[in-house]
Amino acid sequence: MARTLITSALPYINGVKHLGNLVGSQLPADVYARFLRARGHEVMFICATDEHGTPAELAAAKAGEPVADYCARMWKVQKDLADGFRLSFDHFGRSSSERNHRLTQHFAARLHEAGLIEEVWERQVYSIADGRFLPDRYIEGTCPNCGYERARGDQCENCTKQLDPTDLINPRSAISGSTDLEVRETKHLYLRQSLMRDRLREWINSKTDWPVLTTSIAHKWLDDGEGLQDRGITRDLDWGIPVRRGTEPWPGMEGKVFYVWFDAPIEYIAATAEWADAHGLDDSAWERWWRTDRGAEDVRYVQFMGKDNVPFHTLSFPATILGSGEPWKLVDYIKSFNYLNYDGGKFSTSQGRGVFMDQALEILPADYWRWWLIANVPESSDANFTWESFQAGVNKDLADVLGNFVSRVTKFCRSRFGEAVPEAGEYGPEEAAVTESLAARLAALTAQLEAIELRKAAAELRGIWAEGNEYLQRAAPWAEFRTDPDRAAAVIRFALNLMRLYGILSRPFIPDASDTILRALGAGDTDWPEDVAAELQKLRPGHGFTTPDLLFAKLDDARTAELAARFAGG
RNA sequence: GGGUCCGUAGCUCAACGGUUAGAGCAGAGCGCUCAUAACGCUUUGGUUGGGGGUUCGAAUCCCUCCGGACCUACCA
Repeated sequence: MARTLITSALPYINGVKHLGNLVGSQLPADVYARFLRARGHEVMFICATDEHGTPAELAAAKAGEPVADYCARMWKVQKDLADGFRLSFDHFGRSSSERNHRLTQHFAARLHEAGLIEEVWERQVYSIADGRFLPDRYIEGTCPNCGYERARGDQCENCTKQLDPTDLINPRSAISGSTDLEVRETKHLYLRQSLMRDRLREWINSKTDWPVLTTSIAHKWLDDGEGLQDRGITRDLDWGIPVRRGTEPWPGMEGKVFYVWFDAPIEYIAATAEWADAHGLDDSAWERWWRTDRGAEDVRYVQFMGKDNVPFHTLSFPATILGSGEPWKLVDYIKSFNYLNYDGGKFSTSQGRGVFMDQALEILPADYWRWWLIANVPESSDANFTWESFQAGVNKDLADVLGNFVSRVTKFCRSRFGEAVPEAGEYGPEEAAVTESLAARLAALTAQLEAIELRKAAAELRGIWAEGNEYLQRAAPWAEFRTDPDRAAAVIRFALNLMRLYGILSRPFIPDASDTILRALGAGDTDWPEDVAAELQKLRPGHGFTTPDLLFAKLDDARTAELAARFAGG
């Protein structure tokens, strides 16, 4: 049995994520995971919250909570929202877990033993009022190039010039506004990625099937300027994974923690260990997914992420894995996404612009969002959410095409034959033609899902739904019923079987509606079909069903306009 | 500044260098009456951003210009 390990980029702990975050990794990963499970693959689908770093500390302070409490609370919020969207993670972990502490410290020790860690004294801006070192972007001041007064220490938003914090005129803390800053010496660990440049390049070059978006970013980092740069992997923060060499102290690094971008990807592994712990399994249960010396050599590992995450997943994390000298699983395929915009602009947390996951579920159930988001997933370029587009997608695709098909078939059957699959009549040429057409469409859908071409897959699925309505129009059971009831019975038997097929094929996209359909039909088998002809015989004559309520409600114009106004922000 | 991607019908998007550039939505007409005023059929709509080049053949490859988006290593 094929085995696939799937990880979604980790959502940062700092607040509820918006639809752009959802569609950029977690949701497409879920569709893929559900598809592979239906095909009979053994799947391990992992996600977690990314909890460390300055923004988490600041968000906790703003909320007036200890950072550990804040993260625990926000993890629960994000977990509940993930459940609400039916994200079928095998485990939703936390990068602050004990498992991740141990593994991160273990990797650091291995890298140190391999000579890939360098201790570097550097000078960083310290804010006395805030009692912390300030990351570059948390220092504000006047841009020396254009005079913009709110330039950040890493870059001026106004003239887009890259800056060094010491370039700023009248620097101040972006956190407190304090100008009581000083430059202090502090020692940090650097991962000597530059030593692994050739190994990384060789590895990237072997990935000929990766999207250009992915490999071009990797090559840019490998070869731009002086080539791949070493990278600091520690920070002067309180909240994080203490710097240790495995279980031993790291002399001179007391009070420091690992940088989130070092520990976050390791959480993919640690979360799988957390999964094993949660199920009372021993280490071999998770190691068979991650250790090629312990059973993972036949695992295919697929990562999902937004394009901003690509450098870390193509270079830093692989450098950690390769540098450890241990047989950990490297990623086999990276599926990266562009951004989803909101009505022509960016989603904005600070401006309350766009739709956030909690708000979305208050408006409509998960399936509505899942469908539109996957049908419009930003695969080849940035995509744009508008309420008009969302309304059209929901009303036409879900309500009119799929929902109405289910409704007309079940209601016609109930009124003419009762709530059981009609027994009379035989399938004829009309049914044979539809079966043949659907076999081709199923092959296309399957291929697109295997290739993780989700936009095309959604369009194909919609075509499969529409075929049911086309068939009914041609077969016209309502007309046949008057002259040849047996023929009408055969048509409805076929249509009910189509409905069952739709329930199975739609399952990765709209799992709740799929459940409703299959439960109404008393059909429990959700295996991805191979043989359409056989599949359309599965509901046998006499098999009882119940007529479901409306599968999808429509979004009317007034409601759409109201929502658009409510979420305009500003 | 450097890099990547994109520009195709009113809108959102397709199209291994190879028939007449296709779908969905929107628009128009017709049909059906089982169904959520739903469904089906037909149909209007294109100088593929502009210009030049390579080729028997270009939306696709090259050059250039215009326009848009993103990345650029201490936000994550």
